[in-house]
Amino acid sequence: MQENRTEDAGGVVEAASSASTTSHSLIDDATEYISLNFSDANALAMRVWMSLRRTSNIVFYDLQASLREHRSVTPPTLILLLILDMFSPLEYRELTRISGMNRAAISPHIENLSKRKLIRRKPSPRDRRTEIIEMTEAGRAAFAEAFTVYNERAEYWADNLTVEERSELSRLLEKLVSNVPPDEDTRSGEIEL
Amino acid sequence: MQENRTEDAGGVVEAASSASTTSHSLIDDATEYISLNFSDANALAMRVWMSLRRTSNIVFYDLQASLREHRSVTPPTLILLLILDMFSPLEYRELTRISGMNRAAISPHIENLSKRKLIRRKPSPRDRRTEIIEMTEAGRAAFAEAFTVYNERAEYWADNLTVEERSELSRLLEKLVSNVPPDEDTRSGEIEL
DNA sequence: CCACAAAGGTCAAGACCTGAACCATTCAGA
DNA sequence: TCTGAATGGTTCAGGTCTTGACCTTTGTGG
Repeated sequence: MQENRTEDAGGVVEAASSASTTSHSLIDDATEYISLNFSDANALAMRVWMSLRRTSNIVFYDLQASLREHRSVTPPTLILLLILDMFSPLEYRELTRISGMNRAAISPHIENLSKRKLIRRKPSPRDRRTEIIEMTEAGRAAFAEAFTVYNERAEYWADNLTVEERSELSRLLEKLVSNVPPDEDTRSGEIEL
Repeated sequence: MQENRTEDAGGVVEAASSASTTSHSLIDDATEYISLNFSDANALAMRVWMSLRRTSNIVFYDLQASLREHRSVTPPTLILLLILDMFSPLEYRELTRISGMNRAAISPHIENLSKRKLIRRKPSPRDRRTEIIEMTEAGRAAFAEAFTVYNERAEYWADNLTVEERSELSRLLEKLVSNVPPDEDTRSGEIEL
């Protein structure tokens, strides 16, 4: 259940109405604060959510920074390149569906990648409204290089968990959103990086 | 509204389509793709990260939407209000540290909340460079209302897990970033919503 | 064959965050 | 005491995403 680590020195809690506890982290404090002051609220649900947000943001900031040094690929384009690397000749609208990115958000990235010859755009023989996006060799190389850097940082963070814990974490995360219909308008994609 | 793309050159697409019996999700496919095509990569680390991103984004979008209807509080201000509700007379710089928000990002929100009388700003007697931020009664009421709505949606998602699973998920998430020093420049706060 | 609604991609406006520059205040060391 | 470095908050430029609009193309029913 709850681990008890007493080696903390945070201590900004003096103004909190529930001060003078052995403070482990501010998430602990916030969870306790919520359960005490908002009796109708679900404190454990908030704890899950606060942990999720905090972990996601910390790791994402770090991974993003790892890409910044290699200026060739930015985070939003990395996921597009992954999807294209998997499904290379792909219609534009499939790219938006799988990535979950807004089509208005995707548009400039496609334009940019096309200019840099990392992808190729071809008219679709089936529907003149849409386009077919294709990876170039340069695109595959750029993706492989950026992805390697990205993955190294992901591995650095994952090393904090055992292999069993990693699997369990993935399972729980995927179960948490298992009730999302596949094409729900969640502004969120099937794959994200 | 057609779902089949038989004329696509890439046969991989069918494996990702919802009609397939063996395919569970695109995260499964991507994990397998990575382990097959990037032998040096850590596929499980990427799976953890993809699950984390996807879950975080899906839930965040939904929680954000729940606030949109109540126009009084926006997501970025909600976390500031939570922190102030906990520690009410608080120095500006502590607010930035705990929330993890960039001080440049906080500044306009503080200005906005102050204009709407949800918080009060006072000069600090200790250091004329900083200010002391104080919650008003209107601020506490606005936070309580918005937080209730927010928490209801968080509980909706958490209901997909058993109570034991929620605790385990929080534990694993917090362990994943347990090696972050407390005041590291991670651009991420002690508490986040 | 011809409206007309629906869908695909682009554009414009608005919100938010980041990094860097700026100015005032504080603090440490000569 | 004085001077230069560090700190706290603000402002500005740059970048990304979202929503809503627009225009073109497609498909459907009269």
